[in-house]
Amino acid sequence: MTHRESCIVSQFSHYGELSDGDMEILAELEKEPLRVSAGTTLWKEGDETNDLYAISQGWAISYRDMNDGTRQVLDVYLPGDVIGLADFSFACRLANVNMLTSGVVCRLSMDRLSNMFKSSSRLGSTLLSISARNQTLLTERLVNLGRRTAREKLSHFIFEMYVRLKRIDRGIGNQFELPLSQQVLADILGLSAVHISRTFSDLREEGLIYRHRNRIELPDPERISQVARFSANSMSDGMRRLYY
Amino acid sequence: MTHRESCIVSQFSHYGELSDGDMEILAELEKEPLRVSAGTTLWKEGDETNDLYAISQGWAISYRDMNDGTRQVLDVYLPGDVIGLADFSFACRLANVNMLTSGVVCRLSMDRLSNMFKSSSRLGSTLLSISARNQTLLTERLVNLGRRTAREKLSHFIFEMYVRLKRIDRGIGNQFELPLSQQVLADILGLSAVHISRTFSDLREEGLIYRHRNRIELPDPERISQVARFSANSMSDGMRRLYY
DNA sequence: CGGGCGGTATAACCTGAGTTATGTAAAACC
DNA sequence: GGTTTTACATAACTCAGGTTATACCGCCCG
Repeated sequence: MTHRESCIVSQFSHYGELSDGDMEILAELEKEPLRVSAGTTLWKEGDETNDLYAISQGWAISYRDMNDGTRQVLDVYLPGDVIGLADFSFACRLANVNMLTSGVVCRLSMDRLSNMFKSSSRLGSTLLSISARNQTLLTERLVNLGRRTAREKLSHFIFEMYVRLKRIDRGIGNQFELPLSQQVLADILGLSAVHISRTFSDLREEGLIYRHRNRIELPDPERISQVARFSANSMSDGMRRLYY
Repeated sequence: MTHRESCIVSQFSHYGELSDGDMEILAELEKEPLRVSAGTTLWKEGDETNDLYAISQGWAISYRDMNDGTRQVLDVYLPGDVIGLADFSFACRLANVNMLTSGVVCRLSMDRLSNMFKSSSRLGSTLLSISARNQTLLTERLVNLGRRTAREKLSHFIFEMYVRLKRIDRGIGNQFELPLSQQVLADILGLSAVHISRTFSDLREEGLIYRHRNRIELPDPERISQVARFSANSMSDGMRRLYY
């Protein structure tokens, strides 16, 4: 596997130029890719924290089980994303992480990660950038949960996915695969699965979002971003850089 | 000002031992403290990102104004907290930051921050730890917004503040100053100010939380953490380390 | 000393989303 | 090919929390 193909390298490159030395270090950190099937648990809440994963193919989610039987999904991971940075300073995991689809992940041990800081300040600050970006995505999600209606929440989330997918694959048109059941969407958005269904029905009738099985079609992306009050529209270049 | 008194040094020390050299660097980064009055805007959404602040005395919040006139508070900052890490990888600010009370802050320029990465890998990884911790606090807030009732949201937040204050001042008993109006609390929790008032009334009648002006009294902290379904109770050591 | 003002309380009414229940259709299993 | 399972749709009913309105209290300021 050459540097060019490495999922970690390509993720890191989003945040600025890397030297050949940096790429070397990254490629070395990355053990051989690991094939995982749908439903695989990468780790559970309470497990010891001793690695990160970079996800090369497939989708994953992190979530917390509530003591009343419900759960809250904290994050959705797409190809290219780094999983587990949030646990960096803790001895054990604070959330579960499951694969939603089959896929390929790369393990990155904590030991070697801290060596990385010693070898290259550039890589260290890139890691901080990635962490800062995660935080900003979370913040967006926070606004979404706090101050929006179900209609806005759902269309905002769908649109976020659309934009994030486009970021890693410029080629997608206004259709894409979204391997999330209505129950998972409910657990992401803090709604009930029933209400997700209702809301999809409404959005379909208005011609905003079509969904068949896991396939999503957005006939008019621009209009959805308005319905969703998507920030990057109305906002600063800073916000734009979050997604593009 | 010696190292011992520096607000940045004490914040960083929470995450592990620092060498004398590290402390030297931190102390140097920190220009003279800046006195700010209540209501001061540290920065606005869209401003250029060229520094961080460490807050040495007083309270601050970051928030985003929604286009429908409401706003969502993203974060509450107490003495010892670092403000602005979330913008690290962006050219401009993604949120407003205001002082809620008068206070003292220390400016830390971005230029010197990146030099810091070069000088000490220890400091770099500490910064990542701080960012990871912020992310985890956000995640808690996300769960709070997504899957809890107003009663739980409010008592959870009050209890979080209690625990965070205790972390920086072991001395506080079960009373403390909380300089947040009911409107601000509403903007934090995604509720209406009216409903915050109602909920406080309920909690008062049950003898869980007393509030007079900005003074909060928790007659039985343990019981509140149960009502609030506070995670660090039922959970892992990892979670505990978030607050203690 | 009186008037304005920001913060808070309480009540009446309304609505968005949860809950429960039932039906259906497509996958998956044997 | 039939049965079981899983995902989704739709309806009826409930309730938490929003909205609007009005009143109170302490405070600053002239």
